[in-house]
Amino acid sequence: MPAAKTPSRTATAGKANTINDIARLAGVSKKTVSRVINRSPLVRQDTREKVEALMRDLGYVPDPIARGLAFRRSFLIGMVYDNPTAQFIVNMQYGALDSLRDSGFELVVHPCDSRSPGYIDGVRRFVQQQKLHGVMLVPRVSEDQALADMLDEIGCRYVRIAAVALDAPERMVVTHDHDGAAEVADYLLSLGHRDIAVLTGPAHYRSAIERTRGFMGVLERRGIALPAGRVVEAGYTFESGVAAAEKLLAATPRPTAIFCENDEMAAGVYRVALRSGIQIPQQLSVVGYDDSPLASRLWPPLTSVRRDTRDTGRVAAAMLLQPEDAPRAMASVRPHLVTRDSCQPPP
Amino acid sequence: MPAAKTPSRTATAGKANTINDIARLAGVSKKTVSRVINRSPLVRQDTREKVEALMRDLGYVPDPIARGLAFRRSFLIGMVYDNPTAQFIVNMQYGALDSLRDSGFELVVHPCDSRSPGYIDGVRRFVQQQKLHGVMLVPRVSEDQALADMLDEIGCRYVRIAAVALDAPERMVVTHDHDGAAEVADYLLSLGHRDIAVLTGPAHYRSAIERTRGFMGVLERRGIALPAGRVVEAGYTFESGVAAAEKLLAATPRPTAIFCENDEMAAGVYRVALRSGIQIPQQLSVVGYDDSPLASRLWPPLTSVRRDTRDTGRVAAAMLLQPEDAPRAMASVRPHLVTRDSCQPPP
DNA sequence: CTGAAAGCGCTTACAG
DNA sequence: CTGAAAGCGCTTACAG
Repeated sequence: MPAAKTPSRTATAGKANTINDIARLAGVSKKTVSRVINRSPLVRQDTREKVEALMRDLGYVPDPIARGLAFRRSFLIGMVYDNPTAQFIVNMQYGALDSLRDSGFELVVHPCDSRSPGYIDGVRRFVQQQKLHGVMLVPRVSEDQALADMLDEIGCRYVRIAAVALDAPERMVVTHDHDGAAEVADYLLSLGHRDIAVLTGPAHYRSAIERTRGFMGVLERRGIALPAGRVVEAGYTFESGVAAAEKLLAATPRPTAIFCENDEMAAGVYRVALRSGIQIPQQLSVVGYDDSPLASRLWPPLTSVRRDTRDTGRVAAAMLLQPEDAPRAMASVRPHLVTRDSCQPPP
Repeated sequence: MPAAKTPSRTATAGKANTINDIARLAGVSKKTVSRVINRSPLVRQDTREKVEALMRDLGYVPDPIARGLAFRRSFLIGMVYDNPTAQFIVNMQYGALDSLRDSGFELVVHPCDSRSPGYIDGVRRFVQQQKLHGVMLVPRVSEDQALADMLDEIGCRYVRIAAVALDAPERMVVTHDHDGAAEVADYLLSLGHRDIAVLTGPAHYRSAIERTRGFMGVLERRGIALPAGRVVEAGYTFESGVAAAEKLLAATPRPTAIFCENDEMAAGVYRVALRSGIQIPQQLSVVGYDDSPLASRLWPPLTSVRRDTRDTGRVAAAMLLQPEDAPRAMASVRPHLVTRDSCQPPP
C-alpha cells in the first residue's frame, strides 16, 4: 500500500498540492486533471470547470520540473547572444520576460563568444542538457548559419532576430535596419546635405550591410554620388569611431554630415570633433543608430535611430510560446528616427 | 516485461544515455552510479573509477530535470534585481555565469519592480515554481529585509550583494562603497579642494548612505567643514543630476569640486557645466562612481570609482554553489578610484 | 561498500 | 469523454 496522504491538505499547508490531490478532491483521475492542464479538448465542459475551480482555489500550479521530465522538454527559454551593448541585451531580456510572464516559462541567459571555436558546442550542451523549449538568437549570433543548422539538427526551436530575413518566416524577427538607415538619408538630404560620410559597422555584420545599403540606396535613387573615401568601415566601437573620424574630419573638403551606424561610433566622432574644434551641429551634423542612453547624454543630444529592442524581445519570445502548428508568419519590428540637436543644414 | 533497450547504444546514438545504460555497462546498480554522480564517499575506489571512465567515454551527463524532480530542487540559480543600470546588470550576469560554467547550473533572470506591491509574491512564485537552488539578490532589492525574510521562510538559499553587511556572513557579498567614497575624498583633498559638494543617491539606498558616510567621514577626520547646502540628495538619474547641478553651480561661492555618487548624475553635472560655461576640470573638478562606459565617453573623461561588478557576480554565484555545510565566511569586493581628466587643483 | 524497491509529479500509450 | 498502467531519469529510505 502506498503511503497514505493526509486528506486535509489545503493551499496553506506546508507542502504544495500535486496533481493527485486535485484529482482526488475533484473525484476524477489524474489523467483528466492532466488533460485540463494541457487544454485537451477531450474533457467534458462541467468536468473541466470543476477541476479548474479546484486548481484555482487551492492555488495549484503544475510542477514544471515534473512536466519537463515527462515531456522531455523543460519550461525554459534560452537567450543566446554575443553582443557588447549592455542596454541592448537588457532590453531584449525585459522584452522576452514581458511575454513569458505568467506563462510558466522562465528565461535562461547564455552569453557566448562567437569567435571562440567551441561556442556552437557550448550552445548545444546548453540546449540539450537543459532540454530547452526554445532559444532566441540575438544578433550577431543570429546571423550564424552554422549555429542555426546545429539547432535544427538537434530539433531545437529557435527564433532569429536579424536585420533581414535569413530563415523561414516563423523563425524570424526582422528589424529592418535598411529602412532605419534610409530614413536617416532622407533626413540629411532634406536638410540640404550632399556631402555625407558613412561610418559603417564591420562589413560582415548583416546589420552593417543593411544600414549601409539602406542609406546608399536613397542617395542612388536621388542621383547623389559621394566623393571618394566617404564610406569608411569601422568596428561598432567607440575607439574605432575615433580612429575613423580622425581621418574623415582631416579631409579637404570635409563632409558636412556623418551617419554613424551606431551610437558608440557617433560618440567617437563627437570626441574628435571637440578635440579638433569642429562644432556640432553648426559645422558638422552627426546621426547615430540605436538611440542608446548615451545619445541623450552627449552634447548636443544625438539624433539617432531608435529600435524598440524590448518589443523585439517580446515578439521573439512570444513566437517560441506558440504551438508548433500555429499559423506561421514572419514578425517585423520597425525602427524610426529620433530627432535631437546634432543636425542642421550644412554651413 | 519492460521495453527492451538496444544494448548497442553509444555516445553517438540518437538518444542520450541514461543512468541505466551506465549501470548496465559498468555492471553495477544505478544506485552506485548515482553515488558516483553525487560524489558519495561510499563507493569503492576502483568501482568509482570504472563508472567515471564510462561516463566520460559515453559523454554521459545526468539529466538535471530528472535530478531536480528527485531532489525537489532544480539546477537553476535565480538573479533578482530592480536596477536601471544596464551595464551593471549585464556584468553581474557575466560574473555569475563565470562561476556556473561547467557546474551543470544555469542562470535564470528575474528583473522586478520593488515599488510594486506584489513584487515579493512574484519572487516567491518564481523561486517556488522553479524550485530554484538559490538566488542572488542584487542592489537595490538586496537591501529589502522583507524579501530576505520571505526567502528564509520558504527555505530558499540566497546571497545578498550590498554596500554593507546586512545579514549573516555566508549570505553576504559586501561591496564596501564606504571605502570607495573615502578614496574619492582623499583624492580631492590631496588636490587641494576644501569646498566640495556631494550629489548623493536616494537617502534610503544603502549604497548612497555608505558613499556619503565614507566621503564625509574623511572630511570630518581632517577637520574640514563644508559650507551649508553642499550635500544634495538626488535620484541616481541623469535628470536628477541636472536639476541638482543647476542649483549647486548657481551658488556663490561655487564649490570647486563635486563628488557624484554615480556616473549618470556626473553626466548631468557635465551638461549643466557646459551650458553655464564652467570648464571641467579648470574651474570645476568632478568625480563619479561606477566607472560605467559613459565615464570614458564624456569629455573630459570622468574620474570615477570602479567596482568590479563581474567579480561580484562571480563570488555571489560561487557562494550559492557551496555545499550547505561549507565553512561560512563573508565575501568582499573592493572598489578603487580610476583617475582620468576631470579633476585638477582648485582655481 | 552495494542494491532492489518505491517514489518525485507529471505525461504517453493504450484501452474502453 | 475518462482512466489504470507504465514510464520519464533520477534519488531517498531501507536493507544487507
